[in-house]
Amino acid sequence: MPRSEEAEWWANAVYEAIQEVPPGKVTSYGHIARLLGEPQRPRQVGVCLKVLASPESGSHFNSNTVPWQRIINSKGMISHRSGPGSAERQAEALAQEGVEVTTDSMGEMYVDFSRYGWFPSQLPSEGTDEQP
DNA sequence: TCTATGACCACAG
DNA sequence: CCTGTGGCCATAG
Repeated sequence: MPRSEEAEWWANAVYEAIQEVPPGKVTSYGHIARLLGEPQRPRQVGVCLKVLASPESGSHFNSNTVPWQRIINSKGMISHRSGPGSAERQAEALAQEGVEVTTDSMGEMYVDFSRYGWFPSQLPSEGTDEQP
């Protein structure tokens, strides 16, 4: 069984799981991995989002049909990545659907899990991460 | 093939 | 409350 088929199965599962996150709520990479029965692979969830197709690509799963902005890290923080400003775009997308994003003195952006977290049938094991 | 890297996470000190 | 460590595994070069 080729690795590429495995990878495709995984990516599809990730995108479908993310589509279950309701508007105005957020969850973590690790929680998506746990929902799929692969608690050891939160990193691969991030990879799937990184390679998420653009809307023009015509793919069934793209950045319009998958609410990528609702996935943040286990500390409630919007993770930064290579592209400058990408974290800011995520914060803006969240604010647009009513999620309050706070910025600390270091410029890191946080979401309050106790108000906006979505963790069905389990807690994020940290549960209450608040901003100072 | 092998190495390096990374939208992560839990656990030790 | 820090920083470090080990684990994970698809991608890129």
